[in-house]
Amino acid sequence: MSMPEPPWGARSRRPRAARTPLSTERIVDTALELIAKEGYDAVTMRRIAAALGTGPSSLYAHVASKRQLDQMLIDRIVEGVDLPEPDPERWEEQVKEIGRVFLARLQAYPGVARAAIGNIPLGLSAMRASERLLGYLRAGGLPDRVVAYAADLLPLYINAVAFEQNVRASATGDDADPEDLRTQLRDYFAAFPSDQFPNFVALADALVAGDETDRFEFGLDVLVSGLAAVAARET
Amino acid sequence: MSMPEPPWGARSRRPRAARTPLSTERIVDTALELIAKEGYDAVTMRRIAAALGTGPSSLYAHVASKRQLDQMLIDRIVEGVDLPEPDPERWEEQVKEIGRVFLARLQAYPGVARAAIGNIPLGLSAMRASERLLGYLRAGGLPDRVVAYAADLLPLYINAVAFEQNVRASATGDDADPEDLRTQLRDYFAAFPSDQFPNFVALADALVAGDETDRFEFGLDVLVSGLAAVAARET
DNA sequence: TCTAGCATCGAACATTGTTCGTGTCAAGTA
DNA sequence: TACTTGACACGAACAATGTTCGATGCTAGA
Repeated sequence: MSMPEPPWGARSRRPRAARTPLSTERIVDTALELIAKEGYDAVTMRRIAAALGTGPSSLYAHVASKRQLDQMLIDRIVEGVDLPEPDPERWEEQVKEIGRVFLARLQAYPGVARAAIGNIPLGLSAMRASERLLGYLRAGGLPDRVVAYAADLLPLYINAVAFEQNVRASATGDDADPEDLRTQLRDYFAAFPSDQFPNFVALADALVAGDETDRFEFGLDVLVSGLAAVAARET
Repeated sequence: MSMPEPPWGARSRRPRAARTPLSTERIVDTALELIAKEGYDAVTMRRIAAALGTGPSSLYAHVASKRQLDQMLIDRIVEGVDLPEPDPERWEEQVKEIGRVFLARLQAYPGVARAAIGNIPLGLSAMRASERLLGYLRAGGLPDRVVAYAADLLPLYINAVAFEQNVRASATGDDADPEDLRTQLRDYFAAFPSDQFPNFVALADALVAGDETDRFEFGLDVLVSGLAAVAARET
């Protein structure tokens, strides 16, 4: 319980808050800070506004909606990555490397991946990154059709991995020991009736082996190798 | 505007509503009906309850939370798929086929994919499907490590595609002509300054070619070919 | 100094998931 | 048959979300 603010008191309090004027930039910055510190779910319009010392309605003068804000967050996240020139000799490694860079960015701001999935990124920074990806793929001598589809497929994979990692992390909570979960899951699999689930039982160990990075690298490897194979078959 | 129900009338009306008692089954059924008809976003606890002729609180006697309900939806969706015995000669086609089957199921209930991503499916139906997938991959002679990682990678891809398609569909609205969007996007790409974005300009046509099915099939092809290549390299 | 424009803000609205205490019905028992 | 018991169902309410509306105050120009 708290007394309502007396009107004459509120009068004198107001000017202090918004000394530096609001702007889209400042809103995006604050949102990203909050995401990095407390995760995406903690980032509500009220929370952003509070961090800026104002109320939620003030944000809507600079941002149309939360969806639009999400889009701006995505574009800001990929801003400033500088990617090397395409090198035809190393296209496979370069494709993998761009994947690693973007996953790292998405991991730094957990939850943004959810907004990234499914939205074709048309912001300037994102387009520059896509342009580079196209460059790497073309340098590899892949046919146009393969390049075009791959430019869709690779970001989809990266976003999905980031999203999955985020969901899994917030579902298990921060208190769980990953090693415990692993043995727990392996025992769960191994305990299945082996007449109905022979493969689960036989592979129980392999299924829980490897950490997130291993699995991500495996996926990158499969994708790049697959692109090479499909391209070779197509020409 | 509607008058509030008079209490004496409500008394006699009540028994009619819950003639057949509530149950987890009925809740899941109703939720899936609603999703198929109006999409995932329309499915709120209140909406489900209303469709069952009761209030939202009644659901919580049978369902712990909405998250848990989502999990049950996923398991129900994959229920009843019967998948053929593994055939070593056709493992690649069988892996692709299981992917198509699951994508179709996820498409029939738009929005459920979002709940499926990131959650290891431990329900009975889902486990049976995973067991089959493991069977196909082992029949292909892939090493255990590859089989185990692939069993993670393939569902991730399928869920991601379903999720992406869903987001894209609900973002553009149902009124948009996909052909219009395509030419619009192509012109957008083609209009970029070709000194900074040479690849976008050169590939503008290829980038917007192909429908959802083409792209999904391409991804399947890349993944399966990649698995074969990685496996061949590993042994 | 006065005025006009505009960013800002407090309060409110409609929805969401979820909880609490009460009411109601049906089966089991003396 | 009368009574108790226990589980289920329900209405109302709570906290939190994104978003909108008018009025309020500051600041720049005449």
